[in-house]
Amino acid sequence: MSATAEEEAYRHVQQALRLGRYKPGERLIPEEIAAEIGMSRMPVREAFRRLASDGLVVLRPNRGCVVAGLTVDELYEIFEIRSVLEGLAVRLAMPRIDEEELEELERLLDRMERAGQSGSSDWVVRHQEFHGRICALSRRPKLIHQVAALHVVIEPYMRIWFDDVDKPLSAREEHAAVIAALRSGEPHHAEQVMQEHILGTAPMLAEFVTPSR
Amino acid sequence: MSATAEEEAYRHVQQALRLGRYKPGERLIPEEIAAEIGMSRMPVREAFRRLASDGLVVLRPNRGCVVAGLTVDELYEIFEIRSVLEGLAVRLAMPRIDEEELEELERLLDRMERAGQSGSSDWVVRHQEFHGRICALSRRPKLIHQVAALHVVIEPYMRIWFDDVDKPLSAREEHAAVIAALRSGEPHHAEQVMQEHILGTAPMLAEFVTPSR
DNA sequence: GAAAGTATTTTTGTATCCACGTATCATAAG
DNA sequence: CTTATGATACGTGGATACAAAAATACTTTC
Repeated sequence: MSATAEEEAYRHVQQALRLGRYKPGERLIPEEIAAEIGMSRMPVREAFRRLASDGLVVLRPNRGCVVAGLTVDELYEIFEIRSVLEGLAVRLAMPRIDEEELEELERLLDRMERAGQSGSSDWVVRHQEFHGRICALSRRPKLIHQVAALHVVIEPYMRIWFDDVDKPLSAREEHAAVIAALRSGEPHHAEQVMQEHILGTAPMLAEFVTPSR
Repeated sequence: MSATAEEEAYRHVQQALRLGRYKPGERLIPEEIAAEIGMSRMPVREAFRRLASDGLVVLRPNRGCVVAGLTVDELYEIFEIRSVLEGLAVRLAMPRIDEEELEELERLLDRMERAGQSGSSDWVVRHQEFHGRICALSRRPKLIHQVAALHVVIEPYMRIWFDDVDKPLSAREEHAAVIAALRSGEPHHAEQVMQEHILGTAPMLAEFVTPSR
Protein backbone atom coordinates (compact mmCIF):
# COMPACT_ATOMS: atom_id res chain seq x y z
CA MET A 1 0.00 0.00 0.00
CA SER A 2 2.54 2.55 -1.15
CA ALA A 3 0.87 5.68 -2.40
CA THR A 4 3.14 8.55 -3.25
CA ALA A 5 4.14 10.96 -0.51
CA GLU A 6 2.08 13.69 -2.14
CA GLU A 7 -1.00 11.46 -1.98
CA GLU A 8 -0.42 10.88 1.68
CA ALA A 9 0.03 14.57 2.42
CA TYR A 10 -3.09 15.39 0.41
CA ARG A 11 -5.24 12.85 2.22
CA HIS A 12 -3.82 13.79 5.60
CA VAL A 13 -4.56 17.50 5.29
CA GLN A 14 -7.87 16.95 3.54
CA GLN A 15 -9.05 14.65 6.30
CA ALA A 16 -8.05 17.18 8.96
CA LEU A 17 -9.91 19.91 7.10
CA ARG A 18 -13.02 17.75 6.70
CA LEU A 19 -13.10 17.11 10.41
CA GLY A 20 -12.63 20.80 11.05
CA ARG A 21 -9.39 20.29 12.92
CA TYR A 22 -8.00 23.47 11.36
CA LYS A 23 -10.01 26.66 11.59
CA PRO A 24 -10.57 29.00 8.64
CA GLY A 25 -7.86 31.61 8.39
CA GLU A 26 -5.33 29.38 10.11
CA ARG A 27 -1.99 29.16 8.40
CA LEU A 28 -0.62 25.82 7.29
CA ILE A 29 3.14 25.69 7.49
CA PRO A 30 4.66 23.17 5.06
CA GLU A 31 7.54 22.37 7.39
CA GLU A 32 5.23 21.50 10.27
CA ILE A 33 2.95 19.28 8.25
CA ALA A 34 5.90 17.63 6.55
CA ALA A 35 7.36 16.82 9.96
CA GLU A 36 3.97 15.57 11.17
CA ILE A 37 3.76 12.93 8.46
CA GLY A 38 7.48 12.40 8.25
CA MET A 39 8.37 13.72 4.84
CA SER A 40 9.98 16.73 3.24
CA ARG A 41 8.37 20.00 2.18
CA MET A 42 8.10 19.34 -1.54
CA PRO A 43 5.28 16.80 -1.60
CA VAL A 44 3.40 18.87 0.97
CA ARG A 45 3.65 21.97 -1.20
CA GLU A 46 2.38 19.94 -4.15
CA ALA A 47 -0.54 18.74 -2.05
CA PHE A 48 -1.30 22.38 -1.20
CA ARG A 49 -1.79 23.15 -4.90
CA ARG A 50 -4.38 20.42 -5.21
CA LEU A 51 -6.13 21.44 -2.02
CA ALA A 52 -6.23 24.99 -3.35
CA SER A 53 -7.80 23.74 -6.58
CA ASP A 54 -10.41 22.00 -4.47
CA GLY A 55 -11.12 25.28 -2.73
CA LEU A 56 -10.17 23.92 0.67
CA VAL A 57 -7.23 26.22 1.06
CA VAL A 58 -6.11 29.59 -0.27
CA LEU A 59 -2.59 30.11 -1.60
CA ARG A 60 -1.51 33.74 -1.67
CA PRO A 61 1.92 34.62 -3.10
CA ASN A 62 4.54 35.15 -0.43
CA ARG A 63 1.90 34.62 2.18
CA GLY A 64 1.63 30.88 2.18
CA CYS A 65 -1.25 28.54 2.67
CA VAL A 66 -4.33 29.52 4.64
CA VAL A 67 -7.37 27.39 5.46
CA ALA A 68 -10.30 28.60 3.37
CA GLY A 69 -13.53 29.58 5.01
CA LEU A 70 -16.87 30.04 3.32
CA THR A 71 -18.90 33.20 3.40
CA VAL A 72 -22.67 32.83 3.40
CA ASP A 73 -22.71 33.85 -0.25
CA GLU A 74 -20.15 31.23 -1.16
CA LEU A 75 -22.08 28.57 0.72
CA TYR A 76 -25.26 29.41 -1.16
CA GLU A 77 -23.33 29.39 -4.42
CA ILE A 78 -22.02 25.91 -3.72
CA PHE A 79 -25.55 24.71 -3.01
CA GLU A 80 -26.78 26.27 -6.25
CA ILE A 81 -24.08 24.44 -8.15
CA ARG A 82 -24.79 21.21 -6.27
CA SER A 83 -28.47 21.54 -7.09
CA VAL A 84 -27.92 21.53 -10.84
CA LEU A 85 -25.12 18.98 -10.82
CA GLU A 86 -26.88 16.49 -8.57
CA GLY A 87 -30.11 17.27 -10.42
CA LEU A 88 -28.36 16.29 -13.62
CA ALA A 89 -27.05 13.17 -11.91
CA VAL A 90 -30.51 11.90 -10.88
CA ARG A 91 -31.90 12.68 -14.31
CA LEU A 92 -29.14 10.62 -15.92
CA ALA A 93 -29.34 7.90 -13.27
CA MET A 94 -33.06 7.40 -13.78
CA PRO A 95 -32.98 5.05 -16.80
CA ARG A 96 -30.62 2.58 -15.20
CA ILE A 97 -32.12 2.43 -11.75
CA ASP A 98 -33.89 -0.72 -10.63
CA GLU A 99 -35.76 -1.94 -7.57
CA GLU A 100 -32.66 -3.47 -6.05
CA GLU A 101 -30.86 -0.16 -6.25
CA LEU A 102 -33.80 1.64 -4.69
CA GLU A 103 -33.77 -0.76 -1.76
CA GLU A 104 -30.05 -0.16 -1.33
CA LEU A 105 -30.79 3.56 -1.12
CA GLU A 106 -33.41 2.87 1.53
CA ARG A 107 -30.89 0.86 3.52
CA LEU A 108 -28.47 3.81 3.31
CA LEU A 109 -31.26 6.06 4.52
CA ASP A 110 -31.79 3.77 7.51
CA ARG A 111 -28.11 3.78 8.35
CA MET A 112 -28.11 7.55 8.10
CA GLU A 113 -31.00 7.83 10.52
CA ARG A 114 -29.47 5.39 13.00
CA ALA A 115 -26.24 7.39 12.96
CA GLY A 116 -28.31 10.53 13.52
CA GLN A 117 -30.17 9.11 16.48
CA SER A 118 -27.01 7.91 18.16
CA GLY A 119 -25.71 11.44 17.89
CA SER A 120 -22.66 10.16 16.07
CA SER A 121 -21.44 12.67 13.59
CA ASP A 122 -21.06 9.72 11.26
CA TRP A 123 -24.36 11.11 10.07
CA VAL A 124 -22.47 13.49 7.83
CA VAL A 125 -20.56 10.64 6.23
CA ARG A 126 -23.74 8.58 5.75
CA HIS A 127 -25.43 11.55 4.20
CA GLN A 128 -22.58 11.88 1.75
CA GLU A 129 -22.85 8.20 0.98
CA PHE A 130 -26.51 8.59 0.14
CA HIS A 131 -25.95 11.48 -2.24
CA GLY A 132 -22.80 9.86 -3.60
CA ARG A 133 -24.63 6.64 -4.38
CA ILE A 134 -27.20 8.44 -6.47
CA CYS A 135 -24.50 10.32 -8.35
CA ALA A 136 -22.63 7.08 -8.94
CA LEU A 137 -25.68 5.69 -10.72
CA SER A 138 -25.28 8.38 -13.37
CA ARG A 139 -22.05 6.66 -14.43
CA ARG A 140 -20.44 10.00 -15.19
CA PRO A 141 -16.93 10.03 -13.69
CA LYS A 142 -16.33 13.77 -13.87
CA LEU A 143 -19.76 14.57 -12.51
CA ILE A 144 -19.28 12.16 -9.64
CA HIS A 145 -15.90 13.65 -8.88
CA GLN A 146 -17.06 17.26 -8.95
CA VAL A 147 -20.02 16.59 -6.69
CA ALA A 148 -17.85 14.70 -4.23
CA ALA A 149 -15.41 17.61 -4.16
CA LEU A 150 -18.22 20.01 -3.29
CA HIS A 151 -19.37 17.75 -0.47
CA VAL A 152 -15.87 17.86 1.01
CA VAL A 153 -15.90 21.65 0.99
CA ILE A 154 -19.16 21.88 2.90
CA GLU A 155 -18.42 18.97 5.22
CA PRO A 156 -17.02 21.05 8.10
CA TYR A 157 -20.16 23.18 8.10
CA MET A 158 -22.38 20.13 7.96
CA ARG A 159 -20.63 18.85 11.06
CA ILE A 160 -21.12 22.09 12.95
CA TRP A 161 -24.76 22.09 11.90
CA PHE A 162 -25.23 18.51 12.98
CA ASP A 163 -23.55 19.08 16.34
CA ASP A 164 -25.53 22.20 17.15
CA VAL A 165 -29.00 21.28 16.02
CA ASP A 166 -30.28 18.14 17.73
CA LYS A 167 -30.36 16.39 14.44
CA PRO A 168 -31.81 17.20 11.07
CA LEU A 169 -35.34 16.04 11.81
CA SER A 170 -36.72 16.69 8.37
CA ALA A 171 -33.82 14.84 6.77
CA ARG A 172 -35.56 11.48 6.74
CA GLU A 173 -38.63 12.78 4.91
CA GLU A 174 -36.58 14.93 2.54
CA HIS A 175 -34.47 12.04 1.39
CA ALA A 176 -37.36 9.63 1.30
CA ALA A 177 -39.02 12.07 -1.07
CA VAL A 178 -36.02 11.83 -3.35
CA ILE A 179 -36.32 8.05 -3.42
CA ALA A 180 -40.03 8.35 -4.12
CA ALA A 181 -39.25 10.70 -7.00
CA LEU A 182 -36.81 8.13 -8.36
CA ARG A 183 -39.61 5.56 -8.19
CA SER A 184 -41.85 7.84 -10.24
CA GLY A 185 -39.82 7.08 -13.33
CA GLU A 186 -39.99 10.68 -14.53
CA PRO A 187 -36.46 12.04 -14.95
CA HIS A 188 -37.37 15.71 -14.91
CA HIS A 189 -39.55 15.32 -11.88
CA ALA A 190 -36.77 13.58 -9.98
CA GLU A 191 -34.35 16.29 -11.06
CA GLN A 192 -36.75 18.91 -9.76
CA VAL A 193 -37.16 17.19 -6.41
CA MET A 194 -33.41 16.83 -5.96
CA GLN A 195 -32.84 20.49 -6.80
CA GLU A 196 -35.44 21.61 -4.30
CA HIS A 197 -34.09 19.27 -1.63
CA ILE A 198 -30.59 20.70 -1.97
CA LEU A 199 -31.61 24.35 -2.19
CA GLY A 200 -33.87 23.81 0.78
CA THR A 201 -31.08 22.75 3.12
CA ALA A 202 -28.81 25.69 2.28
CA PRO A 203 -30.52 28.28 4.52
CA MET A 204 -30.37 25.96 7.52
CA LEU A 205 -26.62 25.53 7.14
CA ALA A 206 -26.10 29.22 6.42
CA GLU A 207 -27.00 30.08 10.00
CA PHE A 208 -23.90 28.30 11.18
CA VAL A 209 -21.44 30.06 8.95
CA THR A 210 -19.48 32.32 11.25
CA PRO A 211 -19.49 35.81 9.79
CA SER A 212 -15.73 35.92 10.36
CA ARG A 213 -13.04 36.51 7.76
CA MET B 1 4.78 42.36 -12.85
CA SER B 2 6.23 39.68 -10.64
CA ALA B 3 4.13 36.57 -10.75
CA THR B 4 5.58 33.55 -9.03
CA ALA B 5 7.52 31.01 -11.02
CA GLU B 6 4.75 28.48 -10.52
CA GLU B 7 2.22 30.92 -12.00
CA GLU B 8 4.44 31.37 -15.00
CA ALA B 9 4.90 27.66 -15.52
CA TYR B 10 1.15 27.08 -15.15
CA ARG B 11 0.25 29.75 -17.69
CA HIS B 12 2.97 28.65 -20.08
CA VAL B 13 1.91 25.01 -20.21
CA GLN B 14 -1.80 25.82 -20.14
CA GLN B 15 -1.46 28.15 -23.10
CA ALA B 16 0.46 25.53 -25.05
CA LEU B 17 -2.21 22.94 -24.27
CA ARG B 18 -5.03 25.29 -25.30
CA LEU B 19 -3.39 25.89 -28.64
CA GLY B 20 -2.91 22.17 -29.06
CA ARG B 21 0.86 22.44 -29.24
CA TYR B 22 1.18 19.22 -27.29
CA LYS B 23 -0.70 16.17 -28.45
CA PRO B 24 -2.70 13.93 -26.12
CA GLY B 25 -0.57 11.14 -24.73
CA GLU B 26 2.60 13.18 -25.10
CA ARG B 27 4.80 13.18 -22.04
CA LEU B 28 5.72 16.41 -20.35
CA ILE B 29 9.16 16.30 -18.78
CA PRO B 30 9.52 18.73 -15.89
CA GLU B 31 13.21 19.27 -16.57
CA GLU B 32 12.61 20.29 -20.19
CA ILE B 33 9.83 22.70 -19.41
CA ALA B 34 11.78 24.13 -16.52
CA ALA B 35 14.72 24.77 -18.84
CA GLU B 36 12.37 26.25 -21.44
CA ILE B 37 11.14 28.94 -19.09
CA GLY B 38 14.35 29.19 -17.15
CA MET B 39 13.49 27.83 -13.75
CA SER B 40 13.98 24.72 -11.67
CA ARG B 41 11.81 21.59 -11.56
CA MET B 42 10.02 22.44 -8.37
CA PRO B 43 7.60 25.13 -9.55
CA VAL B 44 6.93 23.17 -12.74
CA ARG B 45 5.91 20.10 -10.78
CA GLU B 46 3.60 22.22 -8.66
CA ALA B 47 2.06 23.62 -11.82
CA PHE B 48 1.50 20.05 -13.02
CA ARG B 49 -0.67 19.36 -9.96
CA ARG B 50 -2.90 22.28 -10.80
CA LEU B 51 -3.08 21.32 -14.47
CA ALA B 52 -4.02 17.81 -13.39
CA SER B 53 -6.80 19.20 -11.21
CA ASP B 54 -8.04 21.10 -14.24
CA GLY B 55 -8.10 17.83 -16.16
CA LEU B 56 -5.61 19.08 -18.75
CA VAL B 57 -2.98 16.58 -17.80
CA VAL B 58 -2.82 13.17 -16.18
CA LEU B 59 -0.35 12.41 -13.42
CA ARG B 60 0.29 8.72 -12.96
CA PRO B 61 2.50 7.64 -10.08
CA ASN B 62 6.07 6.88 -11.10
CA ARG B 63 5.14 7.46 -14.69
CA GLY B 64 5.13 11.21 -14.92
CA CYS B 65 2.95 13.75 -16.58
CA VAL B 66 1.00 13.02 -19.74
CA VAL B 67 -1.17 15.35 -21.81
CA ALA B 68 -4.79 14.38 -21.26
CA GLY B 69 -6.98 13.56 -24.21
CA LEU B 70 -10.75 13.31 -24.20
CA THR B 71 -12.70 10.27 -25.23
CA VAL B 72 -16.02 10.86 -26.95
CA ASP B 73 -17.78 9.91 -23.72
CA GLU B 74 -15.77 12.39 -21.71
CA LEU B 75 -16.47 15.12 -24.22
CA TYR B 76 -20.19 14.48 -24.01
CA GLU B 77 -19.98 14.45 -20.24
CA ILE B 78 -18.29 17.84 -20.21
CA PHE B 79 -21.02 19.24 -22.43
CA GLU B 80 -23.68 17.80 -20.15
CA ILE B 81 -22.05 19.50 -17.20
CA ARG B 82 -21.62 22.74 -19.14
CA SER B 83 -25.29 22.62 -20.10
CA VAL B 84 -26.51 22.65 -16.51
CA LEU B 85 -23.86 25.04 -15.21
CA GLU B 86 -24.26 27.59 -17.98
CA GLY B 87 -28.00 27.03 -17.82
CA LEU B 88 -27.87 27.96 -14.16
CA ALA B 89 -25.74 30.97 -15.04
CA VAL B 90 -28.26 32.43 -17.51
CA ARG B 91 -31.09 31.77 -15.12
CA LEU B 92 -29.28 33.69 -12.39
CA ALA B 93 -28.08 36.37 -14.80
CA MET B 94 -31.57 37.10 -16.02
CA PRO B 95 -32.74 39.46 -13.26
CA ARG B 96 -29.76 41.76 -13.56
CA ILE B 97 -29.54 41.97 -17.32
CA ASP B 98 -30.40 45.21 -19.07
CA GLU B 99 -30.60 46.50 -22.63
CA GLU B 100 -27.05 47.82 -22.56
CA GLU B 101 -25.74 44.40 -21.60
CA LEU B 102 -27.76 42.76 -24.34
CA GLU B 103 -26.25 45.11 -26.91
CA GLU B 104 -22.79 44.28 -25.61
CA LEU B 105 -23.56 40.62 -26.18
CA GLU B 106 -24.66 41.42 -29.72
CA ARG B 107 -21.38 43.24 -30.32
CA LEU B 108 -19.51 40.18 -29.08
CA LEU B 109 -21.56 38.06 -31.45
CA ASP B 110 -20.54 40.35 -34.34
CA ARG B 111 -16.88 40.12 -33.41
CA MET B 112 -17.22 36.35 -33.23
CA GLU B 113 -18.71 36.23 -36.69
CA ARG B 114 -16.08 38.53 -38.19
CA ALA B 115 -13.34 36.34 -36.70
CA GLY B 116 -15.12 33.34 -38.18
CA GLN B 117 -15.35 34.82 -41.68
CA SER B 118 -11.69 35.81 -41.72
CA GLY B 119 -10.87 32.21 -40.93
CA SER B 120 -8.92 33.32 -37.91
CA SER B 121 -9.10 30.77 -35.17
CA ASP B 122 -9.64 33.72 -32.89
CA TRP B 123 -13.20 32.56 -33.33
CA VAL B 124 -12.69 30.10 -30.52
CA VAL B 125 -11.54 32.86 -28.18
CA ARG B 126 -14.45 35.11 -29.18
CA HIS B 127 -16.83 32.25 -28.60
CA GLN B 128 -15.44 31.78 -25.12
CA GLU B 129 -15.82 35.51 -24.51
CA PHE B 130 -19.49 35.33 -25.43
CA HIS B 131 -20.23 32.45 -23.10
CA GLY B 132 -17.97 33.90 -20.43
CA ARG B 133 -19.76 37.23 -20.53
CA ILE B 134 -23.10 35.61 -19.85
CA CYS B 135 -21.67 33.60 -16.98
CA ALA B 136 -20.09 36.74 -15.57
CA LEU B 137 -23.54 38.32 -15.35
CA SER B 138 -24.54 35.66 -12.85
CA ARG B 139 -22.04 37.19 -10.42
CA ARG B 140 -21.17 33.78 -9.06
CA PRO B 141 -17.37 33.52 -8.79
CA LYS B 142 -17.16 29.76 -8.41
CA LEU B 143 -19.63 29.14 -11.20
CA ILE B 144 -17.74 31.48 -13.51
CA HIS B 145 -14.47 29.78 -12.66
CA GLN B 146 -15.75 26.25 -13.18
CA VAL B 147 -17.31 27.06 -16.52
CA ALA B 148 -14.14 28.79 -17.69
CA ALA B 149 -12.11 25.74 -16.68
CA LEU B 150 -14.35 23.48 -18.77
CA HIS B 151 -13.95 25.78 -21.77
CA VAL B 152 -10.19 25.45 -21.49
CA VAL B 153 -10.43 21.66 -21.55
CA ILE B 154 -12.47 21.60 -24.74
CA GLU B 155 -10.58 24.42 -26.43
CA PRO B 156 -8.16 22.23 -28.40
CA TYR B 157 -11.08 20.29 -29.84
CA MET B 158 -12.95 23.48 -30.67
CA ARG B 159 -9.89 24.60 -32.65
CA ILE B 160 -9.67 21.37 -34.59
CA TRP B 161 -13.36 21.59 -35.32
CA PHE B 162 -13.08 25.18 -36.45
CA ASP B 163 -10.09 24.46 -38.67
CA ASP B 164 -11.66 21.44 -40.34
CA VAL B 165 -15.21 22.54 -40.89
CA ASP B 166 -15.44 25.69 -43.01
CA LYS B 167 -16.87 27.53 -40.08
CA PRO B 168 -19.73 26.91 -37.74
CA LEU B 169 -22.48 28.26 -39.97
CA SER B 170 -25.29 27.75 -37.54
CA ALA B 171 -23.32 29.45 -34.76
CA ARG B 172 -24.68 32.92 -35.47
CA GLU B 173 -28.31 31.82 -35.26
CA GLU B 174 -27.71 29.59 -32.26
CA HIS B 175 -26.19 32.35 -30.21
CA ALA B 176 -28.66 34.94 -31.41
CA ALA B 177 -31.36 32.63 -30.10
CA VAL B 178 -29.71 32.70 -26.69
CA ILE B 179 -29.79 36.51 -26.71
CA ALA B 180 -33.41 36.43 -27.79
CA ALA B 181 -34.19 34.11 -24.91
CA LEU B 182 -32.47 36.53 -22.55
CA ARG B 183 -34.73 39.28 -23.95
CA SER B 184 -37.78 37.16 -23.18
CA GLY B 185 -37.35 37.83 -19.49
CA GLU B 186 -38.26 34.28 -18.57
CA PRO B 187 -35.41 32.70 -16.60
CA HIS B 188 -36.42 29.09 -17.11
CA HIS B 189 -36.96 29.57 -20.81
CA ALA B 190 -33.51 31.12 -21.19
CA GLU B 191 -32.01 28.28 -19.15
CA GLN B 192 -33.70 25.78 -21.43
CA VAL B 193 -32.44 27.49 -24.60
CA MET B 194 -28.88 27.61 -23.29
CA GLN B 195 -28.98 23.92 -22.33
CA GLU B 196 -30.21 22.93 -25.76
CA HIS B 197 -27.65 25.12 -27.47
CA ILE B 198 -24.79 23.51 -25.61
CA LEU B 199 -26.03 19.93 -25.92
CA GLY B 200 -26.64 20.56 -29.61
CA THR B 201 -23.03 21.42 -30.36
CA ALA B 202 -21.57 18.38 -28.63
CA PRO B 203 -22.23 15.86 -31.44
CA MET B 204 -20.59 18.13 -34.01
CA LEU B 205 -17.40 18.33 -31.96
CA ALA B 206 -17.49 14.65 -31.15
CA GLU B 207 -16.71 13.78 -34.74
CA PHE B 208 -13.30 15.35 -34.37
CA VAL B 209 -12.25 13.50 -31.28
CA THR B 210 -9.59 11.10 -32.44
CA PRO B 211 -10.50 7.63 -31.19
CA SER B 212 -6.95 7.27 -29.89
CA ARG B 213 -5.91 6.41 -26.35
C1' DG C 1 12.83 -17.38 -28.94
C1' DA C 2 11.32 -16.89 -24.08
C1' DA C 3 12.69 -16.12 -19.36
C1' DA C 4 15.58 -14.29 -16.04
C1' DG C 5 18.71 -11.23 -14.44
C1' DT C 6 21.29 -6.91 -14.89
C1' DA C 7 22.01 -2.16 -16.16
C1' DT C 8 20.11 2.35 -17.24
C1' DT C 9 17.06 5.92 -17.15
C1' DT C 10 13.23 8.48 -14.95
C1' DT C 11 10.72 9.73 -11.54
C1' DT C 12 10.17 10.89 -6.93
C1' DG C 13 11.64 12.46 -2.64
C1' DT C 14 15.31 14.34 0.71
C1' DA C 15 18.37 17.58 2.56
C1' DT C 16 20.32 22.16 2.35
C1' DC C 17 20.90 26.60 1.11
C1' DC C 18 19.70 31.47 0.10
C1' DA C 19 17.27 35.76 -1.24
C1' DC C 20 13.43 38.26 -0.41
C1' DG C 21 8.73 39.47 1.33
C1' DT C 22 5.86 39.86 5.39
C1' DA C 23 4.72 40.40 10.08
C1' DT C 24 5.74 41.73 14.65
C1' DC C 25 6.96 44.51 17.95
C1' DA C 26 9.55 47.87 20.38
C1' DT C 27 10.79 52.43 20.19
C1' DA C 28 10.86 57.23 18.65
C1' DA C 29 8.39 61.16 17.02
C1' DG C 30 4.37 63.98 16.53
C1' DC D 1 -1.89 58.64 23.13
C1' DT D 2 -1.55 57.79 18.61
C1' DT D 3 1.19 57.22 14.66
C1' DA D 4 5.72 56.35 12.10
C1' DT D 5 9.87 53.97 11.87
C1' DG D 6 12.94 50.46 11.86
C1' DA D 7 15.13 46.14 13.49
C1' DT D 8 14.38 41.44 13.61
C1' DA D 9 12.56 37.00 13.30
C1' DC D 10 9.99 34.02 10.43
C1' DG D 11 8.33 31.81 6.48
C1' DT D 12 7.94 31.55 1.52
C1' DG D 13 9.60 30.64 -3.00
C1' DG D 14 13.00 28.88 -5.35
C1' DA D 15 17.69 26.51 -6.54
C1' DT D 16 20.60 22.67 -6.30
C1' DA D 17 22.73 18.37 -5.29
C1' DC D 18 21.99 13.95 -4.00
C1' DA D 19 19.68 9.32 -2.86
C1' DA D 20 16.23 5.82 -3.49
C1' DA D 21 12.78 3.42 -5.93
C1' DA D 22 10.34 2.31 -9.97
C1' DA D 23 10.03 1.51 -14.72
C1' DT D 24 12.31 0.62 -18.97
C1' DA D 25 15.85 -1.27 -21.78
C1' DC D 26 19.34 -4.53 -22.50
C1' DT D 27 21.82 -8.72 -21.99
C1' DT D 28 22.59 -13.26 -21.24
C1' DT D 29 21.31 -17.77 -20.63
C1' DC D 30 18.68 -21.71 -21.38
